[in-house]
Amino acid sequence: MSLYYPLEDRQLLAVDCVIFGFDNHELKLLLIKRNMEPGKGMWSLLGGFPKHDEGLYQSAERVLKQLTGLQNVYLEQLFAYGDVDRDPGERVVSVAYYSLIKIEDYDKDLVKENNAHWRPVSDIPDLVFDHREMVDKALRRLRRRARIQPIGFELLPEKFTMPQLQSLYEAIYQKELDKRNFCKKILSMDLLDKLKEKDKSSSKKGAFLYRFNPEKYQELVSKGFYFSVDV
Amino acid sequence: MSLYYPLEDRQLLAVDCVIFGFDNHELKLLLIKRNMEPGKGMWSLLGGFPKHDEGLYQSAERVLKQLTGLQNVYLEQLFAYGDVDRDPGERVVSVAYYSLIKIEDYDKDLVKENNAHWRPVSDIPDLVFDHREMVDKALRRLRRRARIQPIGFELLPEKFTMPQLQSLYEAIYQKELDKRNFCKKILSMDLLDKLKEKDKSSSKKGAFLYRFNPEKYQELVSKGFYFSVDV
DNA sequence: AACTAAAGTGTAATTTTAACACTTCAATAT
DNA sequence: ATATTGAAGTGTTAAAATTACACTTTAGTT
Repeated sequence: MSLYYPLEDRQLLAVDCVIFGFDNHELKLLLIKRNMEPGKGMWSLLGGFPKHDEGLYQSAERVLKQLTGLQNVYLEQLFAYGDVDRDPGERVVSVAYYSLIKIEDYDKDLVKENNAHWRPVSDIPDLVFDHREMVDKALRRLRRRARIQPIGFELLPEKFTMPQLQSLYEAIYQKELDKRNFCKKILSMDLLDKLKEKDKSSSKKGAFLYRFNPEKYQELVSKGFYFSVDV
Repeated sequence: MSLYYPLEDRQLLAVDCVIFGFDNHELKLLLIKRNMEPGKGMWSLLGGFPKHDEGLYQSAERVLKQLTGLQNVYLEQLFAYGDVDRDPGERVVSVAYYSLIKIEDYDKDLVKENNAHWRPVSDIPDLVFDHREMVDKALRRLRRRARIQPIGFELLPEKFTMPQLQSLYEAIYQKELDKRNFCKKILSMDLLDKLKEKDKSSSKKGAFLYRFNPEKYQELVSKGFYFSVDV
């Protein structure tokens, strides 16, 4: 097996997944109640063990699919957690990923099977091991990224209204925004297609639906454009 | 051994270290010529294998110390590289770190022993495996960080002049900066102590020396201050 | 027909950023 | 001693970006 390298100790490797969703009011996390030791009965992120013939990213994709049924969603590596005592069971290095999903798309049955629940980020229960650290880092990362990259759209349905988008940013940054300035800024980037349809689920008047246009974004980026939202 | 977890395959784990220095003109990388297979004779980052009772960060610290003799320097995790075929020898997951060091401080003997050399980032030789990817990511990260966190000072001597600091930023961003605007911006943050001494190594007139004041920075941060340099 | 509640829209003040050129200083050469 | 040289140091003005702020429109409900 060790063709080239010295016979160092092999390590137990894991991936853990911080899954964000947005329900039009608050940012939520998909957490599971552990049904195995160590930490049985405690809240936890969903994790798994990368197989020997599986890349880290693929492994995180598999874990995410196992819990949500979703594939091809936003998934980014967060950090590798490698403290010796981070897992009381035994030494495990865990590579954490975070994912942004459209909260209406996930597979309810899978989530139920896995004993998982959506919890608001404003009220996160105690988590096993260093999972709280992972969540906090994921939140900081999301906050840093969302102002400079168009990743917020990953948390919204394909079609969304301007008030929805604003409310997402307000949820991410825990801050009220001025709708005139927000709208002006977003539209000035010319990344959204305004649709003819309206969404009337939250007002009599109805709000126009928009759709993020990734092609436009790519084109602008190639010309040196930087996405930015003021929060 | 596997008290709690299923008997998954243990994985071979490594750390690799991207080491940056600045010689008052350009940004440099400390690279080694590999003296072992695979990739013998090729340029490479310095790496190592985390011991079973050693955290990832500690492992990176050890590797860094092994090559430079330095401890307690800026060292940050970059990314965990986990593609199955990234190392042709065998499957190895490598956690890359990057470090910013004061280029005059490193241990010349150790560097010679390790067959390492400083190479300008503008002219990086072919590197083994995915080390070029690591370097590129480290550069992007450095560029992102250096404008919003006072990490540039890690690359300069304790005492430095304003032209030196400017030249560092010009090297990082490959862009000429206006010295009036640069100086104004830096000094407006009130993070530097201006010393009475001058450095005369690069002009007859001599330039005043400054020192970064971490306490002032911490104090400002706690009041909601954000470091920023325009580039 | 009046009411309601959310959507939608523009302007002015302030702050930040960007552009730009001459003076000072001290060592060296004449 | 005087002139020369080359880098250090310093302020102002124009442009752009950000922030603050309030009323009108719409369509369903009463």
